[in-house]
Amino acid sequence: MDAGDGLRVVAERPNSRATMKDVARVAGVGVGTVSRVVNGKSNVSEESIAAVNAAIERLGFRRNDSARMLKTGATASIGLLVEDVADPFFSLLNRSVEEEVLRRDSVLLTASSDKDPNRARKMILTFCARRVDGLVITLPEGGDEEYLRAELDAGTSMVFVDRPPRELDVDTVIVDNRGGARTGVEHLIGYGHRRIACFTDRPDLYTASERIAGYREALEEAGIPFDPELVFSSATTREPVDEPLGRMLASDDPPTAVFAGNNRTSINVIGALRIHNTSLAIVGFDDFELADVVVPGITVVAQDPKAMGQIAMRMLYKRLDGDVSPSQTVTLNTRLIVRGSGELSRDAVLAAR
Amino acid sequence: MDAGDGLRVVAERPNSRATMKDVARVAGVGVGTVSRVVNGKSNVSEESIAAVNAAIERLGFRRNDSARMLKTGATASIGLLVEDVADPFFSLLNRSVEEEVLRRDSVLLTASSDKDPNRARKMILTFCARRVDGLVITLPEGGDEEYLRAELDAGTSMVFVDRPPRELDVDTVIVDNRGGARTGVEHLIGYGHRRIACFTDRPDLYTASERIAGYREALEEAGIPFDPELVFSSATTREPVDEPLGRMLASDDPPTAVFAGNNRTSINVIGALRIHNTSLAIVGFDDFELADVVVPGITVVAQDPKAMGQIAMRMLYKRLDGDVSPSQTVTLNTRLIVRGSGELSRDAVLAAR
DNA sequence: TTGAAAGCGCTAACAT
DNA sequence: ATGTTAGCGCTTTCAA
Repeated sequence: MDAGDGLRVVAERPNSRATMKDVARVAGVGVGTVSRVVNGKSNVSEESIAAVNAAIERLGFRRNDSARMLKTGATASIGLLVEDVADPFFSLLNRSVEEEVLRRDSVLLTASSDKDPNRARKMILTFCARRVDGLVITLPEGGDEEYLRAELDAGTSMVFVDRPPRELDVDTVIVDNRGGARTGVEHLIGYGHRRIACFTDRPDLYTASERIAGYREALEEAGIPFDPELVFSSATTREPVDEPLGRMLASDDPPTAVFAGNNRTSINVIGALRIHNTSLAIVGFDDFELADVVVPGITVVAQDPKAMGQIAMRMLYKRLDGDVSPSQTVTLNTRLIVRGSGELSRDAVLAAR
Repeated sequence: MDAGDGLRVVAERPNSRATMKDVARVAGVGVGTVSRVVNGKSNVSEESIAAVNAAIERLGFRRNDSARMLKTGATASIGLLVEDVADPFFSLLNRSVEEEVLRRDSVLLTASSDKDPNRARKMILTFCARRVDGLVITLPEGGDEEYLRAELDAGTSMVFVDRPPRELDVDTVIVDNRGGARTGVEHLIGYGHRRIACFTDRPDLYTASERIAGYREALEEAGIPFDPELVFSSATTREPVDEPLGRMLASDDPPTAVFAGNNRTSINVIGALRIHNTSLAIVGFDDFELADVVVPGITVVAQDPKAMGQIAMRMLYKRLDGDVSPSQTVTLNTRLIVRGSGELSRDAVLAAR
C-alpha cells in the first residue's frame, strides 16, 4: 500500500462503513452539520442538506446506532421474554408488543425462556447489558427473581405479563385465571354435569394452579365433591393424556365433561377423546384457531393476548415517560365463547353411552 | 451540591449505572483490569478478580454493550424479518432461528413486515443502523429490493427465507412449493378426482403463484382441463371463502376435491365446507396444529419451518465466519402427510351427495 | 448556520 | 500482572 513513494493510497475500505466524518469530508462540511442533517434538525441550510444527502447516498452511509446509543444513553429498544415465541398465545402477545414498539420507533429484542429460569436470567441480563429501555417479562416458575432487583434499582423499567412476580414491586398484567376457570366449570355444571375431569399443565405453574383453584371453587360452590382421580396435570403433550383419560372413562363413575386448562391441553384432550371414541362435554381455557371448525365447536374461556400486550406496553411507556406512581396490577377478564362442546348436557352424554 | 465549602459531594447517581471506571475505583484497580475480569481474560491475579467482582456486585455494574459494540464493531446480534411473528409458520421459524442465535450467544431482533414493503424496508434499515451481524429476511412482494444492495456492499450478510430475491445475489432457503403442490394435487387425482378446486393466497405472492403453478402442472399431466372457475385466490381470511365455495358447489359440474394453498386457507375451507354442510376430499399446503384432530384428519403437504431456520442460520454464520463462496439456494422438499381428508375418493364424495 | 472539540464507556495496544 | 491511554462514531455544547 504505502509503497514508500510518499503517495497516500486512499483505500476504498471494503467491508467498513462510511462514518459521519467521511460524509463530512465528501460533502465539504463539518461533522456537526452532518449530524444535524441526519437527525433532521431545523437549522441547516438547504445547500448543506443537499450536499450531505448526496454524500450519504454516494457513500452508502448509515448512522451507527451503537455510537448514538453510547452518546445519548437511549437505546430505543425493548426486550421481550416469553415462554416460547412459537406458542400460539405468546406469538400473539409478541406481535401485539411489536406493534406498540414500532409506534415508538424502537426495536424489539425477543427471547424464549423455554420455561427454564436460567435461560430466562441469561437473556434478561443480556438485554440489560444492551441497555434496553424496558423489559416485558413472563418469568418462568421456580427460579430466583432477586437479580431483577438490581436492574430495577438501576432504573430499568419492566412489566410482568401472564404471571405476577413473587416479591418484586413491578407493574403486572395478568388475566383472571381463577375466575375464568370457575366460569367455565360453572357453565358445565349448568348443563347438569357433576363428574367433571380437569386436564391442566403442571400445577407448580402459576396459571395452572390458579385455573385448578377456579375449577375447585366452582365444584365447591355447587356442592360437588372434589375427586383427585379426575385431575390430570401434565397434559401439555399429547401422549400422556390418552391413558389417564381412558382410566377415568373406565372407572365406576366416569366423567361426563372435561375442563381443559389451556389451548394445548384442549387439543390433546380432543385427540384423546377421538382415540377413545367417546364424546364428552368440554370447555377449554384459551381460544385457538380451529376451535370453531371442529364439530362440535369448542367452547372456550378466552384470553386476549393482544390486549395484554397493548396494556403492558402502555404501562411500560408511562414509566419510561417518567411516571413514578406506585406499581399496578391489571387483571383482565376472560370471555366465555360458546360454540357447542360446552353445551352438551349430562343427559345427552349419558344417552350416547 | 457543591455548596462552595470545598467539599465534593459524591452523589449516589441514582438512575445512572456504574461504569468500569467506577468499578475500578471501588476495587482499587485500573479499568484495564476490570475489563479483563469482566471478559474472563486469563492473565489476572486471583486477588484482582475477587476485588473487581466484589465491586461489581456492590455497584450492580453491568457492562454497557453499546460501548463495547462501538469499540469492537461486533454487535453479536441478528435481525429477523418475517411476514408476521404470530403466523403459525413464521413463529416456528422465529423460534428455530432464535435457537441458533442463542447458540452463538447473540441476540435476536425481530419484526413483522405485515406484507408491507415499506414497513419491511424501514425495519431492515433500522437493523442495519444497529449494525446487526446478519439478516434473515422474508421480503414482502411488490417492493423495491435495491436498497439492500448497499447493505450487502457494506458487508452485511443476509439470507432470504421462504421466497427468493428478485435480483440480489444472496443465499436463499425456500421449499419446493411447486413440486409440493403438484404432489398434493396428484394425490387427489389418484383418488379419482377430476374436478379439484384451488383456494390460495393472492397470486402475486411468490409462494402462492408457485403453488398454483404446481396445481396446474398436476392437472395438465393428468390431462385434466384447467378451469379458472375452480380457483379462488383471496382465501386468507374466512368470510371471502364461503361464497365462492358455495358457487362452485352449486355449479353444473361441482368439485369433488379441494387443494388449499396454505394453513390459513385450509382452515377457512374446512370452516366453509361445514357451513355448506358438504364434505369434499381436501389436501392442504402447510401442516397445522389440529390437522390430525378434526375428522377426518387433514392430509397436508408439510413444510419444515424449523429446518428452514436452522439451515438459514447455518448459511448465515458460514458467511460471518468468512466464507465468500458463491451464494447458494437451498430448496427443501415437502412431505405429504396422509390423514384421511385427502383419501376420500371421488366415488365416495359423489355417493354422499 | 456552522465548525471545532469534548466525551459517552468500552477495548486493546503499550508501557511498566 | 496491571495501569494508562487512544480512539471507536456519534451528539452536543460552545464560539464564531
